Amino acid sequence: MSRYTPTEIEARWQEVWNRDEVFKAVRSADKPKYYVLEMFPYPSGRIHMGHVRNYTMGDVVARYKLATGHNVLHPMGWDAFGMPAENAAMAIGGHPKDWTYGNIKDMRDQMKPLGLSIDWSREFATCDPEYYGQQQSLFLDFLEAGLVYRKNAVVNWDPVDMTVLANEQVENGRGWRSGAVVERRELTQWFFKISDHSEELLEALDNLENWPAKVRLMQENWIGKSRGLQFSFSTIDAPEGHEQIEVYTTRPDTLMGASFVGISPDHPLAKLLESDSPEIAAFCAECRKGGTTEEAIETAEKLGFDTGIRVTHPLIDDTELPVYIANFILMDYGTGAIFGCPAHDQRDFEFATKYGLPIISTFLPASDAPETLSEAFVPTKSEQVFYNRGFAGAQQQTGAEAIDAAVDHCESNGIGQGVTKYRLRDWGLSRQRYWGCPIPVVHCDSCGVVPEKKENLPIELPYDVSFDVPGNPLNRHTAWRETTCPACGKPALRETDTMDTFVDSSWYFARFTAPEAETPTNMADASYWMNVDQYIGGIEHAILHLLYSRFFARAMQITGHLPESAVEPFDALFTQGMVTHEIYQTTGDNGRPVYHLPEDVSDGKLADGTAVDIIPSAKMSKSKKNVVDPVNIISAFGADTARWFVLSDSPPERDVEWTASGAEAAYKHLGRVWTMSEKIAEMSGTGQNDAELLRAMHVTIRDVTLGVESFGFNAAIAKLYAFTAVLHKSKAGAEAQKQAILTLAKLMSPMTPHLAEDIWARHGQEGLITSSPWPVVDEAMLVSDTVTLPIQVNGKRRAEITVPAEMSKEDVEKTALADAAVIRTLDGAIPKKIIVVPGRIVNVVI
RNA sequence: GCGGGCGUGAUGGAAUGGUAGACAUACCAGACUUAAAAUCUGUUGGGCCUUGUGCCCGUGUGGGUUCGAGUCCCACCGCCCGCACCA
Repeated sequence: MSRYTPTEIEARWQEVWNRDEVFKAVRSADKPKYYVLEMFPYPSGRIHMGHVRNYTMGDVVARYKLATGHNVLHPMGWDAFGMPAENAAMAIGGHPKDWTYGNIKDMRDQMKPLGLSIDWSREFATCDPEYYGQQQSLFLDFLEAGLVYRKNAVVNWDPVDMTVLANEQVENGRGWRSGAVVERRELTQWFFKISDHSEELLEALDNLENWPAKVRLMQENWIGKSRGLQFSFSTIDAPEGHEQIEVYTTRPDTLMGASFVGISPDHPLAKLLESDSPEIAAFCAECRKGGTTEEAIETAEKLGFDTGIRVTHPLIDDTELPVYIANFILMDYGTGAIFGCPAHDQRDFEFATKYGLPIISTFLPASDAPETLSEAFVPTKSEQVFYNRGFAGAQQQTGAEAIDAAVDHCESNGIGQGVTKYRLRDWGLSRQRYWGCPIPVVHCDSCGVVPEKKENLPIELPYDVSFDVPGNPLNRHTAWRETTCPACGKPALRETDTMDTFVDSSWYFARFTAPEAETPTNMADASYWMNVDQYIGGIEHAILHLLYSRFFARAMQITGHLPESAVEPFDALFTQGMVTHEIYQTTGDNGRPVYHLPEDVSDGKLADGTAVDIIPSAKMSKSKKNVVDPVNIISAFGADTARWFVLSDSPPERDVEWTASGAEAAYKHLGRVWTMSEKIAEMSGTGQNDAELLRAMHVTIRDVTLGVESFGFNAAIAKLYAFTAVLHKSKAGAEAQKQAILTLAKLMSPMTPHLAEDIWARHGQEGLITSSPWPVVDEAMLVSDTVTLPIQVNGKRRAEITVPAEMSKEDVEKTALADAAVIRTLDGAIPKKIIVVPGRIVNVVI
C-alpha cells in the first residue's frame, strides 16, 4: 500500500486540469452562469496566508457551483499600478515596470500550486497598456458625458508621497499610505462627479440584501445624508460683499434659541477679515494648526474670536447676534457657518459658557421643568418634549414634528429653504505620480484642455524615466510631454497627472467578462456574465473600493459600457477575516524587543534554548515576524492541507489563527482519508449495517451542502470529520463503503480538490471528479425507523426513550411517563401538562 | 460622542427557541515499540456523594417572556470595529 504524497499528486492533477482546460469560461446558453470573484491582489511579489484564505474561499464556491451545473467564470488579475513600485525604484534602482512584472511572475508562480479553479486565459494586469488604454477610453466617454470635470480646489497634499489624496484616503489627518500629516494646497484637479449620484448610491444600498449589513451601514454613514434648513442672516457693519451670512442647520426647531453665529476660520469672510487684522490672522493660523488626531479633537478647547460684526435674528425683532470665528466649524461641511443654540448643542453650550453668551432653550424635558440648564439638552428627534419657543405655539411635540413645522414656517416667511445635504464629496482622481494610468488630455495654448483622440490611445507611459529627483518624472520628460493639439494641430503639452489607482480597480470586474475586447467591454459578454454573483474580499475595502466601483458601474451604464442590470455590480459580497499568528519576542541587548519567526521557535524556545515571550495572535506582519509563508507550507504538506486548514478552524468572516499543530492535524487527517480510501479499494464482499452508513452519508451530504452554500465552511468541515470517523469504524460491505468514500471525496473536493481527484481515479471512476455532479440527498434515506427522545421534567433532562418514529403523541406520553427515571423524579406528583415536540423532545410539567 | 458587533471549557469554535460544549487543538491514560517518533484506542466543563441510566451548578452580570432561553426582550459590565468638533 502506498502513502499519501501530496506534492506528487497535486502537480499531476494541476497538469490534467490545465491540459483539459477544465476551468475555461465560455458563454453558453444551456447552463446558468455564475461569476465568482475574489478581490485581485497588488503584486507585492509574495503571496501570504491572507491570499490563500481569500482565494480558497472563492475556489470552494467556484468548484461547488461547477459541480451543481453552473457555467462558472472565476478569473484572476493584478492591481498593478501604485506607489510601492515607484518607491522600490527609488530605493533600489531599477524600473517600476520591471519590478511590477517581475513580481507578477513570482506571485503567479506561487499561486498556481494552490490548484485554484481559475481561468488563467483571462488574466491581465492594470498596468498592461491594453487595459489602461481602455481605461483612458472610458475616461474620455465619461468626460463627454459630464461625469468627470476639472476644477481648482483645495486638496489634501501628502508631502511624503508628493501627491494629492482623495478625502477617503485621509485618515485622522494623515495620508492612508505614508502616514504623513496632510497639508492643504490649491491645485487644478480632475474630479469624478460621484456626489451627483449620492442619493442613488444611498438608496440602492437597501436592495443589496446579500451584502453584510455592516458594509451597507458604513457606506450609508459615509454618504452622510442630512435634511435641514439653509438660510441667511443679514449682517450689520460687515465688509462689502458680506451683507448676508448663509448657514445650514438640521435643527431649525432651535432657531428661536440662537445666541450667536459662528464661521469657520476658512470662511471667505474670515479670510477677508484676516487680511486687515493681524490679530484675526493669528487666531485663524492657530485654529488651522490644531491637531487632527482623535485625542486632540476630544480635548481641544472651543475657541472663538468676536469679529464685532452683528447679524439680526430673522424672526425676533430688535435682536442682534454676535458673529464669531470659531475653531470647531468646518469649511467643507454645510456652508462653513452656523448659528449656535447653546441650550441644545453641547459644543455651543461650552462655547457660550466660555464667552458669556445667553443660553435660551426652545424646548424642555417636561412642561414643568426649570428653564436653567447645566448642560445642553439634546434629545433624539423621536422623543416627545415640551416646546416653550416652538413654531407651532407652546406644546408637546417630537423633534421630528417640530423640525418639519420650523421648515414650513421659515419657507412660508421667505427665510431660506429646506435642503438635503450629503457628506460625500466628488472623487479627486489626479495623482502627481509616474506609475499610473496617464490622463488622456492635452493642454493647448489656443484650445485649452483638449481630450486625446481615441485612435491615439493608449497614451503609453514612457519607459525612459529617472527617479533621482522627488516629484513626477513625467514633468521632466519633455519628449513625452511635447505633443500636438488634437484640435488645432499646434504644439501642446500632455497632462502629466496620472489616475488614482482606485480607478483601475473600479471596473476590472467588468473587463474580465471580455479581457481582449477592443472597447472597454463588449455588451454581449458583459450582459451574459455580469453581475458578479459572489464577490469576496477584505473588510478594509468596505468604503473606498466598493463605493467607487458602484459609481463606476453607473457611469459605465450611462456611457453604454454596461447593461442597466449591472448598475449594482456585486450581487453578493462576503468579507473574510484575517489570518493571524502568535508573536514570539525576546529582549535584545539594547532593551528593545526582538521578534522571531515561527519556524525558528519550537516549544516556546529558540534553537539555542532561549525562552521566548508569547504575545497573543495578531495579523501576520513582516515587522512582527509572525508570518508563515504559504510556499513553505505547500512544499511541506501540500496545497490541500493549507486549503483545508485555513477553512477549518474559524468561521470565514472571523479571523483564523494559524497554528503549526492545526496545520499538522489537517495534514494527518487528509493522510487518513487517503489511507482509508486505499483500504476500501482493496475490499470485497458484504458486511453489516450498510443502511446505517448510507444514512450517515446522506445526512453529511445535506449538512455539507448547507454549509458550503451559507459560507459555513468550518461547520461543513466538522461534518466531514465526523463522517470520516463513522466510515472509519463502519463494518459495512465493500459496495456501501466504496459509495461512501467516493461521496466523501466529492464533498471534500471544493476544499481539497487534488486529494479528491486522486481518490476518484484510484477507484477507477470515469472522467474527473471536478467535472462530476454534486451528490443529491435522498430524503427517504434520512428517515430512521426509531427515534431517541430526551424527556425533560420541568425543563430539566431526566431520561431518554427510544421509540418508533411514527409513534403517536399519546403513546409517546405514555412511554415517557412509564420510564423508571421519570417515575422516580415525579415522585408521585401529577403532571399538569405534557409537551411532545414530535421527533425532538418531551417535557413533563408538574 | 454617534453607529454596529461580540462575550460559551485550557484554546479555536458547534448548537432552525428543544439533550450546551459538535468538530478540532491541547492535556492525560492505554496499545504497538528495546526506546522514541509515527499510528491506533480511550478520558477530559465544575462540584458532590450514596459511583448511579445519580444529584447540584454551569453560555459576562442582574431581571423578564416561555412548558423550555447560549438563542427572544430590558438594564448593566467588558471587549472589538467603523465614523466623528458633520451644525
